[in-house]
Amino acid sequence: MIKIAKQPTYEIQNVVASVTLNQRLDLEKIAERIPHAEYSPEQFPGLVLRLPRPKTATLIFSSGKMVCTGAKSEAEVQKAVKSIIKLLKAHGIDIKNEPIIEVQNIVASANLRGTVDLERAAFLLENSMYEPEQFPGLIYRMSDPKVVLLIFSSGKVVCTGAKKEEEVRRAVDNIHKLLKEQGVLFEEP
Amino acid sequence: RLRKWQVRARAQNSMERNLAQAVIELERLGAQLGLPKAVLDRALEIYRSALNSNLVRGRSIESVMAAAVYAACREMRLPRTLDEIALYTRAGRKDVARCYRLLLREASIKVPLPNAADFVPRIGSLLRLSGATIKRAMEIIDQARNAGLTAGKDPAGLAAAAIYIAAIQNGEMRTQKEVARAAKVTEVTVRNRYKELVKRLDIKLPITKK
DNA sequence: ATGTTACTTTTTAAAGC
DNA sequence: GCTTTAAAAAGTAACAT
Repeated sequence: MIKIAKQPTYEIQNVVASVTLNQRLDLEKIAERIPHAEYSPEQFPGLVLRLPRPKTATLIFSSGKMVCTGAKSEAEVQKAVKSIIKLLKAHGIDIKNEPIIEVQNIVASANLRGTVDLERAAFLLENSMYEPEQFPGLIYRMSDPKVVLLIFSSGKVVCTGAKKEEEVRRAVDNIHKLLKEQGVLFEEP
Repeated sequence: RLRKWQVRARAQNSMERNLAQAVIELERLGAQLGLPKAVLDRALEIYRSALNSNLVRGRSIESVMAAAVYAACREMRLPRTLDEIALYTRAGRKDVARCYRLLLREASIKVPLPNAADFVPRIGSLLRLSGATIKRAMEIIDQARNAGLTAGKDPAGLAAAAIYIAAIQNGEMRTQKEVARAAKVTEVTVRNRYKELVKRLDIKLPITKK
């Protein structure tokens, strides 16, 4: 029988990107013209615009910079930003420059397909923190790629801090290899 | 050269003033939590190292000292939760927790993993349970750990469930509500842990239905 | 006793306090 | 440092039914 090594699986859950329009924006005017826009300057300087598809929330600042959150991929970020700009234009807000989009953070969930001995992992892994009194997952700070992983005894993992999908893939492969090497991952698919 | 001496003297004075205030804070916390002197001494040592590492700058003396006290309790395996300590602090649990993580990372304080068994004696005495029941609860916790049922769970909740089961088995039954209150967790947590332990450890309970 | 909602942890940008 | 936004993980909590 051929042994097929069970590779960990992962799924991107959230992509956060910063957007630069290079022009000032009148948030008051946007808030007046777009009814579902949320704007409370005393609470937060950004105006919040939520899109149903792709399901995202974008923070818009008077400097013309924005932060788009909630997208499941870089392509969704692009779609969301295009939609936002189209929406603004449709309400009479002039946008002249092309948006400069930069992915700032990618959050992914992964499955190592096995159970993890968190207690032993906490002792063996140097940059880890495990405080079950506070949070059920072990927090592991990986240096390459520079991401933070939340590891649960179920073998489920959350990877955050990556700027490219490639980093997520490497981080998940690295932690899978590392936990196996340390003998704290018990694979059982 | 005089300038250098002045700077050093000023730094020394501010550190002494900070430490004096910290000791007052430590005594207050120690009295309210009823902590033994050994723990307070250790907490002061931890606070001193944090001060020497400039970790107190920009943070309240109160929060850092509360974090030092929590770290000392953990080191000496005293069953004090972070919430319990934060209760007597003006800063919230969140702030104390942040200072605690800072101590672990920047002051290289090493703290043993929390053990549910450490909570058993205190909860047991609050419920006035016998030594045999306390011993039985610790056995249950040991079995649970060996069966891999403790990962990620709140040690206080596990201790509460083990005590609940041990008390029933030794004919000293306490209600889930009483155990939950003594362990400072909710009834739901005691119930969830208890159900899991009974099921996964094949624990036989005397006919205690209803 | 169960169900719902909500909070704990982590990451990241934005402008201003 | 804080404020706001999204998202996952598993555990605990608060309040409703």
